Parts: sequence; structure tokens; C-alpha cells
Amino acid sequence: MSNPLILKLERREHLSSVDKDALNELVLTSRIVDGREDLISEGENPTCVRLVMEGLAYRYKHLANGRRQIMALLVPGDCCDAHISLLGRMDHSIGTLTACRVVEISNEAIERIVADHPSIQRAFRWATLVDEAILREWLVGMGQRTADRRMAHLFCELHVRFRTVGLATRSDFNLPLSQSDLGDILGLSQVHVNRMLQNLRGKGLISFNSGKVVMPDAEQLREFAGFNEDYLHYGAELFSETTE
Amino acid sequence: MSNPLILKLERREHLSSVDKDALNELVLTSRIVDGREDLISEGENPTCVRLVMEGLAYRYKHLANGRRQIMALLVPGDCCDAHISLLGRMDHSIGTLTACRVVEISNEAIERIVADHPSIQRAFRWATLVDEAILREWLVGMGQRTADRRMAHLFCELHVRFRTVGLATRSDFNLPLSQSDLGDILGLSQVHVNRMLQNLRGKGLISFNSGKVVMPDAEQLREFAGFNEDYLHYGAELFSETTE
DNA sequence: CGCGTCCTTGACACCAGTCAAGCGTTGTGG
DNA sequence: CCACAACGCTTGACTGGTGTCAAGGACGCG
Repeated sequence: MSNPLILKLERREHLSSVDKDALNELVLTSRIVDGREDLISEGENPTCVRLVMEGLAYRYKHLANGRRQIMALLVPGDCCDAHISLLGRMDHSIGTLTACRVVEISNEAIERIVADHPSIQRAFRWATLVDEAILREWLVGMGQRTADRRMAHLFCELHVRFRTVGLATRSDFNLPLSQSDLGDILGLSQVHVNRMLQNLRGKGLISFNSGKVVMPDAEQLREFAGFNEDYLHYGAELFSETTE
Repeated sequence: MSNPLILKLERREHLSSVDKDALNELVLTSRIVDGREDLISEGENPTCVRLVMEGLAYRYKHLANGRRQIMALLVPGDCCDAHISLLGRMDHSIGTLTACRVVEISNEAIERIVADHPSIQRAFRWATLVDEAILREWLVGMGQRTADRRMAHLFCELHVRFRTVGLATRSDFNLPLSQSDLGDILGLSQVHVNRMLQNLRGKGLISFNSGKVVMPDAEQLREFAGFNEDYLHYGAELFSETTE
């Protein structure tokens, strides 16, 4: 079973076999969490870092009026911020969308591994910065992109991220979200998500059915979305490889 | 002349006089930058950290269609991310809104000071996490809050941040932004910003004229905006003190 | 079989964008 | 000192994107 964390970090930083062994050891003890459960709730004070190995999780915040905004999707290889415990109380929650295999790593274990492995330290810092860049890009989309292009942009981003950890082919990947979840990501009503999906399918850009995204022409989709991969700060594109 | 960086960091972390001396030494050499200039442009590879001592700066991104989204405001005491050089090319730009006094700190100087002063290291990490929390809150607002409440929320946040560095009284602060700038922060057109400002003034919540924000009843404004200060992760509220 | 969840569709209302014109202030050059 | 341009703010009319409400259908599950 491959380690998505290593797959991700290697997009940026070369890891020696010693580094990889250390990372593999870190994720030995995992547990399965059901879908639609909280990993960390707003107000808690986490004492460890959660790493998603399988499944889909998300950061979100509930407002007083009952609305929910999803602020990030955590795909395999992603984890919540290593320094989060510095803040004390969580100002948002992290939950699972599907059943997940999750690793809990104590702050001490993290400190130890980054102290012993400079490459891993750099790679973790890089991953944190990328998460932040993604957040900024979501904000840009929310403020400036129309609903259809914003949605297309999200699919482009997720395509790259899933591909990086070996979970997407050149033209499709699984995304177990309801239209209502998508709405909470994109700041749209569920009804409008439905309309925009039909819009995109009508243009031949995307189909999204029963949790599976199919992109007949990823290049055309990127053009429509105005997608520029630079903000993910991955190295060369993966499109030359044939993952699957 | 007080050091806004110290004022900010002390909201969370107690700093010894040795720590403060080190921070004061760090900002000895500053330069003045005109308004409406870039400090760092997209695509550059920064080799130092920029710290804003006076004035107002902002992170932004231009889209292919000419639109601009502002992703963060940098008030005195704020700096761009300490690890940003790890990413290589900047995926966005940082510019000044007004003339600014800016300090440029080499990566080495940063590494040195955090290695020698654990409190400062913790405080810097905390500041980075708070910047991220602010970004998340902006995303939440963009996705879920109506234009008027989103605008009110922004003013509440800035009020707290300016107060922290001694640049706001209980009921007002200077915010040298045009309505068009405000639109690029809030994802609104300039015309609609104008309408919402009148709306808020009509409710007696806020007036915003020639770069000055006046809030007759900050508590009422917070309630209208649904503002909860927790995400800023400052300690106790400052409202008991009388900063002016 | 019946229930719940999610998706689909249509009608309608409204928030917010666009376009355009006019106004006030500031700064600059003749 | 005045004319003029530049800029930012204000206002109105109109359009359109998106939300809301509501009803019905498809599907899975107990």
C-alpha cells in the first residue's frame, strides 16, 4: 500500500530512503473513521496532527444562521496544520465526508522527525504553504469568478491533487460529494450547483454523477476555468506520466 | 516611536526585554515606499521577509479578465510569510495602498532571531496561523454573508487589528481605501460598495468618509455582522483599555 | 412497501453587476 | 487666477445571475 504523504511531498522535495522509512513508520498506526463525523470540533484544543491516508475530509465552519462554508478539502496525504495547537481553541471544525483512514501523530513525534530530517521539514513547510495558496485561490474564485468557471476551476484543482497521490486518471477521478456539499464549497445553493453542472455538461466539459468526475477534455476545461497550476507549487506537470 | 510588531506579538506571547531589544534591532533599517507600488510582484523569488511598520499594504492577484482580488490587508506589524521563499515563484503580488515604512529582513536574520528567542519563534508561528485564520474568515464571508454584513464584518476585524497596534480609538480608525479597493476586497462592484455604505450609514452602524471609519456603536455593528473575535486568537479583549 | 436522501425542474423574487451620466474635489499648467 | 483634466463618489435605469420555494422523481435502505 503506497503512502500518499510521500507521493505528495516528493512532488517538491527529493526524499532519501531513510526519509521515506521514517515517514512510513510515522503512519503505522491508523484508524478508520466513519463518514460524516468530526475529527476535530470547533473549540477543541488538539494535541496531535491528523493525517488523512484514505478517504475525503474537509475543514468547515458553521455560522449562526445555520449556513456552512467549507474552507478546504483534505485528500489523502493532506493533514491539518502542524502548528495548530499553538492557537489553543480551534476556530473551525474538521470532519470526514466519507469513511477515512486517519493517522494521529503527536506533536512530539512531528518535532522529532523534522529535527532529524531536514528534507522532511522543508517538505512539511512547503505543504503548509501550498494549503495556504489553495485557500487564497478559493478566495479569488469566490470573489471574482462566475459560478460555472469557479466550479470548473475546483474540478481542475482537485484533478491535479488527486493525480499527485495516484487517485485520478488523465480524465476522471472519484469525488464522493453531494451537490449540496459542492454548494457549501463554492458558496452556491444546491439548486444552482445542479444548474451549473448541467451547464458544464452541456458544454462537454465535465460530467459529475454518483461521485465520479469525468473530464473528456481536461485541457479545454482548464482554459474555460482560467486554471493556472502555478499556485499549487508542484514541480513539472504530471500529465506525461500515465497513472493508470 | 513604538514598534507595532511588538505590540502585536505581545497580544499572545509574553516577551522579555531581551526579546524586545532583539526585535527593535531587527527593524532599525527601514525604507519608505510610495503608495500604489508593488513590494513583491507575482513571479518573483523573494529572498527576504517584508515587514510593514507604517502604512497599509495588501496581497492581491490579477486574473486574466482584468479583475483583481485582494486577499489580505497588511496593517503595521504584519509581514509576508516568513517561509515564502521556500515556494520559489510568488503566486501573487504584494503592494502598498498608501506610502509605507517597510523593513526588509533577510531569511538568515529571521532564522537567527527565532533560534535565539523561543518566545519570538512561537509568536511568529502564531502570527502566521492568525493570518491564515483571517483568510479563512474572509472565505466564509465571501461564501455565506450578504454584502452588507460582509462589509460590516470587515470593519469589525480591521477595528480590532488596528486597535492592537494602537491605531484605532474605541469608535474610529483611518482606512485609506477607495470604494473601488473595498470592492476588490469584498468581491463587490464599486457601485454596490457605495450602496452598501449608505445602507450601513442609514442603519447608524458606520460612516466611511475620506479614509476614516467611524463606528458610533461598535457593539451593535458586531451583532449585525455576526462578528466573533475568536478567529483572531488574540487574548482578552482590548476594550477595557483606553487607547486614546 | 414506505421512508429518507439526493437530484431535477419550474416559477418567481431579489441581490448585485453593468452602463451611463453628473457632481465635487484636487492638482496642474497656461 | 482660471481652465481643465483626472479621479473618486453618487445616482438612476436596466439586466441578469443566483437564491428561494415548491413539487416531483429516482434510488437505496430498512
